[in-house]
Amino acid sequence: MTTPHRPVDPRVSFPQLEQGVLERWRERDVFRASLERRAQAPRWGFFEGPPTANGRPGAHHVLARVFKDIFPRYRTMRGYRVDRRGGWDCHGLPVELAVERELGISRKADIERYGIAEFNARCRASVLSHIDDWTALTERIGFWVDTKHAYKTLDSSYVESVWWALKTIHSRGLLFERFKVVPYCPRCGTALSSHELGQPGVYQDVVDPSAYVTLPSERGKLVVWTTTPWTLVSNAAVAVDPELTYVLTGEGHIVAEALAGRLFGEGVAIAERFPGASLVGLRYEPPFDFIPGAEYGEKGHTVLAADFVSAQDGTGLVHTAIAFGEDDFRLGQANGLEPINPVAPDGTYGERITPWAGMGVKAADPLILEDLERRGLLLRSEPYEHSYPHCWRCNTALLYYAKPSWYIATSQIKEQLLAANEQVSWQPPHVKHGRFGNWLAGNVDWALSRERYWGTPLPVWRCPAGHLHVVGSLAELEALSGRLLDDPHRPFVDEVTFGCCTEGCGETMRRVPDVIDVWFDSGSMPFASYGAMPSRGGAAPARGDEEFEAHFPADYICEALDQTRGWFYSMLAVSTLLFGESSYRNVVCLGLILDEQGQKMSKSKGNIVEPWDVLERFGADALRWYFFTSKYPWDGYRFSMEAIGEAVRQFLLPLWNTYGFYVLYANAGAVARESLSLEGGSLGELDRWALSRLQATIETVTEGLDAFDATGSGRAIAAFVDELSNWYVRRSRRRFWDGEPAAMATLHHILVTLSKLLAPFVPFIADEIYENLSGEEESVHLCDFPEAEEALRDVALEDAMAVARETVRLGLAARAQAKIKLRQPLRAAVVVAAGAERAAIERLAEIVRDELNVRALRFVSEADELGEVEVRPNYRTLGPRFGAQMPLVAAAVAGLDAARAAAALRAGEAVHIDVVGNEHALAADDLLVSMKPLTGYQVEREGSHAVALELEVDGPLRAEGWAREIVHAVQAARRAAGLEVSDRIMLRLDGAPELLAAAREHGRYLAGEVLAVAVSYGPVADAELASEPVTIDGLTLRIALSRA
RNA sequence: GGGCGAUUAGCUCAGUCGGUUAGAGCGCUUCUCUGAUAAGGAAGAGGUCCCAGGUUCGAAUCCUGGAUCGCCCA
Repeated sequence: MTTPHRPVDPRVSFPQLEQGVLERWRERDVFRASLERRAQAPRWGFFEGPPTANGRPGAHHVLARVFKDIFPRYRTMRGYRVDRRGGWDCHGLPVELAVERELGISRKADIERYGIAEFNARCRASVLSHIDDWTALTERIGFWVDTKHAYKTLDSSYVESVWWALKTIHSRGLLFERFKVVPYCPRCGTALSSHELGQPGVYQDVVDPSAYVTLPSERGKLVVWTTTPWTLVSNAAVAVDPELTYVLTGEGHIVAEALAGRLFGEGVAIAERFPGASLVGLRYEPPFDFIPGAEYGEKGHTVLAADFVSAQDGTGLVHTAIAFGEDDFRLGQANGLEPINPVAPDGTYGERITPWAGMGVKAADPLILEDLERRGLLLRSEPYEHSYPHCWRCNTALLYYAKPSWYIATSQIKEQLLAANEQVSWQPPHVKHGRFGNWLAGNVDWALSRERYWGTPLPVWRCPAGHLHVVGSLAELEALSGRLLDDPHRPFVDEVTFGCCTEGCGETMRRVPDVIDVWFDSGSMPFASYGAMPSRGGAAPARGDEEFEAHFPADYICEALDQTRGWFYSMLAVSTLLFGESSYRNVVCLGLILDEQGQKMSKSKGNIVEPWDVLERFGADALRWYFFTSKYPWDGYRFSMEAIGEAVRQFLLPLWNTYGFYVLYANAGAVARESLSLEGGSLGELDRWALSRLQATIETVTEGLDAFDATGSGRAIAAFVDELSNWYVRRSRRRFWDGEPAAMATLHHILVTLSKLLAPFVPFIADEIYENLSGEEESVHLCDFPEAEEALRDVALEDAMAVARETVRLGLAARAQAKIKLRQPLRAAVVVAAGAERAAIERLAEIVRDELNVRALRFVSEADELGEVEVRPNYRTLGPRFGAQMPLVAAAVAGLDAARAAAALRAGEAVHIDVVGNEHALAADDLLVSMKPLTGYQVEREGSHAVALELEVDGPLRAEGWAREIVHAVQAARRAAGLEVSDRIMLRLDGAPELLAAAREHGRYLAGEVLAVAVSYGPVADAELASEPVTIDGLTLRIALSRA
């Protein structure tokens, strides 16, 4: 007979094993088979948020990818078709920056000198060069996603879909150009969108010089405060709150009354008090005269009324530079002031600012302060620490500029965005109405355009007369211009011109040279990944409708929490703009991965843990298990090698050993796989218990995974594996040695079922176990997910076993206290328990007896030789009933005759107590009855039951204990001699007569335990394998054995 | 300055509907078991449940305020 299973190596290398499994998946093309099997099944949709593949993937990417994997695997096993298509985000500044570094250039002028065509060609090559790193890691961690047919945001068809989207949005009047103050990166030469400001690390605490500057006027010296002294050169006005009270100090300074004390000391002399309104229209001398007031407009260099002035900090008078602030710009518009910007696009002063022309504005801050000081206008200057935005990629401090920029009017569809979000289920739930909901509620228009090179070109053409045309496809562009582009990127698209589409206008239309925000690219993936122009969008004819409709919306997406303002938003915004609903139904937000010190991992800090190191040392399953079960993923991780090692020790090895144990005995007994059956009524209590626990576990895991809770589900499996290994298998060992079919069938069934439960979590080990134990399918990943079988569930048995295990625990504790080894049998354990507990222990008495190594169990349930009854109030039932009288009730219960009360309750009668003169009846539920042990016994108790041991050891018990010690010593000798577990031996014993007598007395037991075909007594011969002599209770024993 | 979240043993984390002795794992000490185990079991040490108020018969849990940390926004 051949052995049914491959032998299992107890010293397995998981990384090596995983390579073998990967090989098998490749050979059998298991991923594809898993999809084909569900080809006709109902769909369950998943969208992969495309990573930017311009760098090597880190541990945080692995986190996202394993969470992107587990639920689609699970749903596939649950019978759904889960198409999983990978994607790559190809455009954008990160890619441009990498190429800039490669070329050793850093400015837009450099790029244009180098040539946009060549520059973009390098961008394309750069982004493609990293995809191999990603696909290798993706495969190694077991993330099943189709990378062969991955979508790329640079594909012509993708770009066309995005054009279609923008044309559709424009046709609804939601795409427009507007002058607006935007955060602007002078190094990159472009504005940043609000969600780019949402990238991690953008806001940094910096110290800037703050300045209190005096501006002379007829009424006195206006004192203004600013943290951006460089903007003072273009001061256009001063803003005040008309309703706030202002004062003129004895020294002629004008400030808000509320702030005068803070600025000049509490005792400052006040010459005059007046409302802000009285200052409005006042003309003052500007801090610098580079730009005359008239150039701004009629109200240049006058005091204006504003609604944003606060008396919280500063002076209550706000320096206003129209071009450099959101509030400033609005105020300027309201008062007819021009946004004159004396700063060049590269962040340096222009020619008009004579002394500092060509100098970076921030660098000029101290020079400006010096100049003011010299002219006696600087009242005070002090360092001011605040959080200030920086460019998310190049880390340059951003400037706020008024610039023309293209927008999508998302604020006009805010209500729809909020409504769409209501249909989305978030994990963790607080994100929905918290961080994300708040963000939506404060929605501002989407700043779409970027004055850059490598990106989806903005499909807007304009003629000198200002007429616009938005192009929705390459075909449309060809129809207009006669040119068919095979690459829609810059600079080729820039060269395409055509006659103005407006009737009667003879001008030529040229493309607005901007590219668009990459987040619009990735937010368009639900349709653009198919090159689709869905008919749902309205205006354009349907293209790719079928693919789009089949996959929209996704049931599940998953990214890190920092995507709330990134992809989560762009996905919601784009699909709400076009289709009026969210493109996803469920989201899981992942937290950040911190290093051991609790620091965030980031490229700039250089503390990234290299995932390959983890994979080579512990394997993908260990890493996956750690991510799934160590904590809820949105709380973030403290990542370390030790933590992963713990996942191996705590879970993977016990699992593996349980599996190895089964295979060892299945092979030893050569159990035929077909003969394994749970039918026939031969199952013992333990078998039925383990099977019942398994059903409960299946239920918990299924509920958890349905609710996107991998953590709770994984932990439930871990708890079950622990019970299986440390109770079921341990208690059943002898039955496995004997090859008992019921035990074999039970463990086999459990392990195969476990492999299916574990398949979404640890796909490698699960498949290895499945393949070796069942192999019915080519892979566990082709199986259906297990369903709990009610017939195998026995809750009463589970409860009974819990009580029995507790009893054993108490008994073992009692033994440890008495310092009597477990091998020494004792006559009896006396168990104090009543009611259901007693019934449970009696039901499982054999197990308890055997675990405790006692001949008999005796029960006491009343106040007799062991314990005394104790009654305590049950606050859970009595609390609501008595409320504030509860302390009196507790006192009354304490005053009861416990024995009589317990007896009454046992007899089904009520117990009566007196509370301030009123009698109340207490039922069995209202009192907790427990046994209180008498002193002088070796008793361990907890809660309502206790276990005592009879400690007296007589001759026969002593002999039996010795026999067990001898067996133990012989087993050690067998192992030392390197025998197989099934080898039979010839055994010879010599030594203390008492020990030999015990061995003789228990000769059959001894021979049976150690597989001796013959046992002889007397001096050990040279030819035999002899071990070192051992000592038992101070007596010597010599053991000699040889293979029979 | 505003929003969201967190804070429980040396470390990593549980803690259900508010119920009176707050748990697990790791680590440490002592003991123990072993025909699978790198494992298992028992005991011990280790707690201001961040702080202060409040609600309640009763608060780690609910409310208010504060502290610290993280993330996000301005």
